[in-house]
Amino acid sequence: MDGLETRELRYFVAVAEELHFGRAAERLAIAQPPLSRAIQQLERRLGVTLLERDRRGVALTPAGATMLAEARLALDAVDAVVRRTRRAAAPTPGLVLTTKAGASHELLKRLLDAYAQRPDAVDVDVLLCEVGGQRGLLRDGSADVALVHSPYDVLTGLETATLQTEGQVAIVPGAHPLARRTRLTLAEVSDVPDLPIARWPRHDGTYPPGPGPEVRTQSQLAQLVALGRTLLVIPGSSRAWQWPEHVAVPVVDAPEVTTLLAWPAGVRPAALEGLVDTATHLA
Amino acid sequence: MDGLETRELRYFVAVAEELHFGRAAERLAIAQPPLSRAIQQLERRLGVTLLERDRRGVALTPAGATMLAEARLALDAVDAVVRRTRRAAAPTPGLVLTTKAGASHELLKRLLDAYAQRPDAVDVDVLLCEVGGQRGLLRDGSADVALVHSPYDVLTGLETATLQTEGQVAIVPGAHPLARRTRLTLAEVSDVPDLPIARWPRHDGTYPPGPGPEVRTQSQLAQLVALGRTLLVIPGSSRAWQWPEHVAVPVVDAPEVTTLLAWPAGVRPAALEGLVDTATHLA
DNA sequence: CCCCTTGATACCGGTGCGGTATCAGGCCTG
DNA sequence: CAGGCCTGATACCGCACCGGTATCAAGGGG
Repeated sequence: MDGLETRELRYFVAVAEELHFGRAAERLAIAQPPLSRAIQQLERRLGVTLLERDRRGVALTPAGATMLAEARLALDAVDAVVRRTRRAAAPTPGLVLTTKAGASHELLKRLLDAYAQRPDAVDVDVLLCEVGGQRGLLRDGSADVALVHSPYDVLTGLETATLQTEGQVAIVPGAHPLARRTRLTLAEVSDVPDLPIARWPRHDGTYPPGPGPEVRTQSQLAQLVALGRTLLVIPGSSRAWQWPEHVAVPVVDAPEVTTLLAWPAGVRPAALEGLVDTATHLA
Repeated sequence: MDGLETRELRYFVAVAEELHFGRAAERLAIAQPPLSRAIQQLERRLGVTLLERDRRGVALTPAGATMLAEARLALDAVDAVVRRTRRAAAPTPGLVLTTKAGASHELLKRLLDAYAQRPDAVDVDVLLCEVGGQRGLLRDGSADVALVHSPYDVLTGLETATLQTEGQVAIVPGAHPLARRTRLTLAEVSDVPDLPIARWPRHDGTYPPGPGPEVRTQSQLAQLVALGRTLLVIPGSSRAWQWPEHVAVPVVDAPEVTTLLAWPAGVRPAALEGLVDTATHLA
């Protein structure tokens, strides 16, 4: 009765994302007719209409939208089986730690150095990723553990160990009037006409409204900051963001930022215990 | 190159659990030779030895043990796709709440009554389960939300909303000397020769050592308590455990027990918001 | 020593997946 | 209004692969 195959899930996800059988089939490198048939079989087996075949296109039903979200999770879980099993089979299993490019290197270096002193230490590969990409890498088994920042990163579903908590600073061009201040408030930095705060895409890919430039990657943002075109509020320890021609001014009422080690709830590699233990005992 | 099918995962889990190709094949309702071949193909595709075929039996390699744990999670995720999709397609989607049999009915009733008053309320089915069974039901999509007790239940990977916090009481036969006490300590109840505390199985199915009787279900325990053969420390509100011929004595230094609403991190049904909202605003 | 039990190998047949060819309906365009 | 063409659905076919039966190879025990 039940027992879907991952092939069916992959096919459905392709159609649900493309909302077009032809393009989905192309993406899957199969012909369109077998794909149509497979989706029909899937709907028949579930007893659920997943797609509304309107003239000129395909739309998701509410059940289809649920299935899309769940299917993505399940496919990630299947990928994780392969990745984690392969990793566990390596001669020296090691750990993969992922972090945003541009996060505080010093803290990470201190953690890794301290961990390397342990007798049970294993190799730790560091995998840099885009902003917010850590969750996905943990979920599909590409990484074992991540360095994340609360409240910037979403922590749901992850177990965590706190590394440090710190205030935030505003990064201002040295020539700007604000650079002479010794302290700032969020209200002051949120409304600087000639230095609007950059806007990041939301989860659905759209941008919130506002005057600031739209950015998608750390390097885009770095360029704008270096050009003196935008204002940045970041944890005080993010030295990678601080150039000689800029000034870091504490923002006294910005929320504290906590740097944490995070890993998926559930099964965890044995070697992770040592790293977490090191993290919790880091001065 | 990669892209496992759930069939392969099911086959591997069967063999890894039975540690015997013949029995695993029987469980899967197929013959033994295709199963041997499928596992060999799996190992070849992964490039990993999962099983050590010793004469007289099969043993898991470390990579195989990792794969078993990950495969169970992945298969649960695939089951969850089916269950949640079917549930989302129902005419009136509703919610499934799971709780241990014997937990405080009153609180749950108050919660459900308050929720039913909301204009956006949907039907809530209550699914009773064994001790600790809530996690599995949430993971494989059989339930949307669970009533759990911290620190009794493991909460990793779940999002939660606190319902209430309370002290614990010891349930003692009325004729027992301890029944005349107005308060007790953990030290006092942990070593009562004629009323040893019952032992629950650990996650691997074995029992911790100790003098108390071994129990596996709530009803076994209930019988022992009713017979006056064991002593019980439970949250004060668990009225289902309190008979006229027993006395509830507060245990002053027992850890506080928090009753929480818990649901899997990740996608959640729209209707869940209302229930969580009701829970957080419950007096 | 023989037999039984273990998992692996050999071979064969049927199911079902994926391919090509084609159809059915709606929208544009000329 | 007719003809393209775009959509997804249907028809049919071949082959890969899954699963079945029969058998083998290797130990361990009575």
